[in-house]
Parts: sequence; C-alpha cells; structure tokens
Amino acid sequence: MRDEATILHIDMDAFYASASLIARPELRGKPVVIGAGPRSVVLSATYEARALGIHAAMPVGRARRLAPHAIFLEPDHELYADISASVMEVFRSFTPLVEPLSLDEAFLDVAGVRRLIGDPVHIAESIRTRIADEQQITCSVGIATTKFVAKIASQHCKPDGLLQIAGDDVLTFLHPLPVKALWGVGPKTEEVLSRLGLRTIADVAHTPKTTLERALGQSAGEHLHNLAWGRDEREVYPWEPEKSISAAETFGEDLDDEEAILRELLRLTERATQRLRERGFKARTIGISVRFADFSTISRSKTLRDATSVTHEIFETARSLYQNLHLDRVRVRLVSVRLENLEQVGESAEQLLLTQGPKWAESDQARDQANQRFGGGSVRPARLLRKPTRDTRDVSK
DNA sequence: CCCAATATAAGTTCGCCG
DNA sequence: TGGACGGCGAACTTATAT
Repeated sequence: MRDEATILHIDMDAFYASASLIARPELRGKPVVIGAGPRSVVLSATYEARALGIHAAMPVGRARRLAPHAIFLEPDHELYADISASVMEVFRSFTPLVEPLSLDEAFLDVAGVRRLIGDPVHIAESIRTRIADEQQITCSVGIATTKFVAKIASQHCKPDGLLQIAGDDVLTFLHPLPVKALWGVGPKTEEVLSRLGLRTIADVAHTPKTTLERALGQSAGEHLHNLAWGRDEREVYPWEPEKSISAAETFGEDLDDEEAILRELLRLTERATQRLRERGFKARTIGISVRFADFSTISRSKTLRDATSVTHEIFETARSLYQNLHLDRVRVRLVSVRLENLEQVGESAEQLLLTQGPKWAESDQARDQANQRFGGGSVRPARLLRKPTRDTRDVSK
C-alpha cells in the first residue's frame, strides 16, 4: 500500500443547483425547477437550497403542473454537461490521471506530479480556487492513500472543505463510522450487517472474513473486510470502456394499452440506438425492463447472433421481449431499453451497410444526420408521430 | 400512499455440451 | 442408453451508486 496520501476525491457542492447555473443569462429571472426525482427540487433540506432561497421540494409532476413554463433542469440538460466538461478540464490541467465518476465527481491521482506542482494539499487548494473563480461553484476535496478513504473524506468535509487523512490516521478516522459509510453498503447490506450485530466499521473489521463472506457472498464479504481495514487496491483509471447504454422513462400516469407502451418502447429504442451509433458501437444483447404500478420490476433480455446498431432490428427484439410477457392490460409505470455486450464498429462504414442490411442502416444514418442538423426529434418514425404520452404528465389527477 | 434516469457488478438459475 | 458432473454462456434478478 502506498503510504502517502496522493489520491484526491473531488465532489462539486450543489452542482445541479449551483448559483452560477441559475445566474446564466438564458435562465436569469425565469422559474427554474431543479432535479428529476420524486422530490424534484430535491435541495430544500440542504444547505445549498437555503443559500439559494429555494424553499419548495415537490415531485417533478407537481412542479410541471404549477409552473408549466418553468425551465426544467433535469440531470441530462446540456448545461450540466458543459459545466462538467470545463471542470474536468481544470482537473486535467493538473494531472492526466483523472477518473470522472459522474458529472460532478472525480478521482485524481497526483503521485506523479507532486514534485512538479506541489504537495496534494496545495494542488487541492489550487483546484478549489480555480473552480470557484471560473465556475462559481464550491467543491470539496478528500485526500487519502486510497480511493475509498478519499471519497469518505470529501463527504466528511462537505461543503466547501478539504480534508486530508494521512496513512497513519486511516483506521482512527474509519472505524467509528457507521457501516453505511462503506462504499457498496446500501439499505440491504446494512440490514444484513445489522442482524449480525455490526454497526460500525470497526465491528466489520473485527468480524472474521469468513463470516462476512457467508453472509454477503464471497466477493462482497472480502471487499468489505478489506475496506474496513483501509485496504483498497483500486487505482485511478482515466478511462473505462462503456459496457451498456440504456434509456428509460417513467410515465406521467400508468399505461395499460399495449399500443401506447410499444410506442414508448420505440421512442426509447430510438434514444438508445442513436447514442449507440454516436459512440460507434453495435450491441449484441438487447434488454427491456418493465416496472409495474406496485413498483415491482422485471427484466428480459436476448442475445443476438450478431451485434447490430439498427433501430428497426433492436426495436423488433425489444417488441418481442415485451410481447412474450403476455401482459393483459396490466398497469405499467416505466419501461426501459438496454443495450449490452457492446462492440466497437470497424472502421469501414461500407462493411456496416453490407452486413447490417442496407435499407435500415441507411435510414438510421440519414435520420441521425438530420437530427444533428435540425435538432433531436425533428425526424422520427411515423409510428411516433402521434402525441407523445409523456405530455400527459402534468394534466389532471 | 408515494418513490428519476443511467450504469455497473455480481449472484442464481438454467440449458447445452462433452 | 443412462446418468453424474463440470464448464460455459445466456437470461434474469438484486443491489448499489450518482
């Protein structure tokens, strides 16, 4: 194990509701609804929302009803991608070893540049200053010898903080924390651990590894035991290949009409396959998930003989997966389309056209180009021309 | 009663092959 | 022919994270 704390975990504070974002000219003075979840203005209970004068938290559906003309800053809004790209660029100006975890979080390994630029704390302060200057966003930085401890440290000092945990202090820092703080322990695992009488990370550390493995499975048991002793071998990888692409949509109201559900499925297939093609992938495995009114969820998938990126082909697979469920007017809340087993398409576009069936591949290509030129959704299958169902989200009830 | 969207990892079950 | 067994990939579920 390295004994010097050179791993940084940087977490933007209030990224999705940052003052700089709301101050953007195109948003100034307009009602803005932030977030996408059941409590769309998720931030009401947090420091950042108070600072911004946001008081109301409500489901996004209600927000749409109350303020239909508001600007909805959902997580996939392009403004966030812009800011994220700028921020990651700042990180990369300090070291190439930047591993983004999401739009607003990244790990950095500064071991190799410390002689060049300065010690990790100095680097962290420089980064915080630059992000504040350029984006008017505060961020919190955890510095430690491992990813895991760096991540907990940044949570610990949030907001607008910096916390370094030296190698010698790791266990003192870690052990009093609740098991929930272990990365990978969610509600289910917490419950299992609690039945074993384990409440703190120290408790987990002092439990025989075999006991943990029996209760949680081999891999998770061993992993947690290691983390509890501050052992985390994972390195900072600047790049990981993508493994799946998916698109999902929760309906404004539950649907039970097969025709309507298939229309949504086609729309989601469009969304997913377009991203697939943008990234130069084909997929061999097509999966769907269906969530019912009671929130239970099932999934089905099919692996094809040959990978494809053709909307038509993928939709037909998704459709047959759906129809094989033989749902008879069951109330459905969400469907999703997932593409897995991704393969990078070879250089030759000709080969793609020949092997994929010229007609559909060409029509996809033409549509992608048109959508790029005229904006997403300007060209779409005839089947989708009827009024989209999602707009029913904010009416009635 | 209410519970987003996207991605990853790992566990289980099952069928196929030798 | 019958069966136990192991390996393997596919299908599916569950858990977790942001």
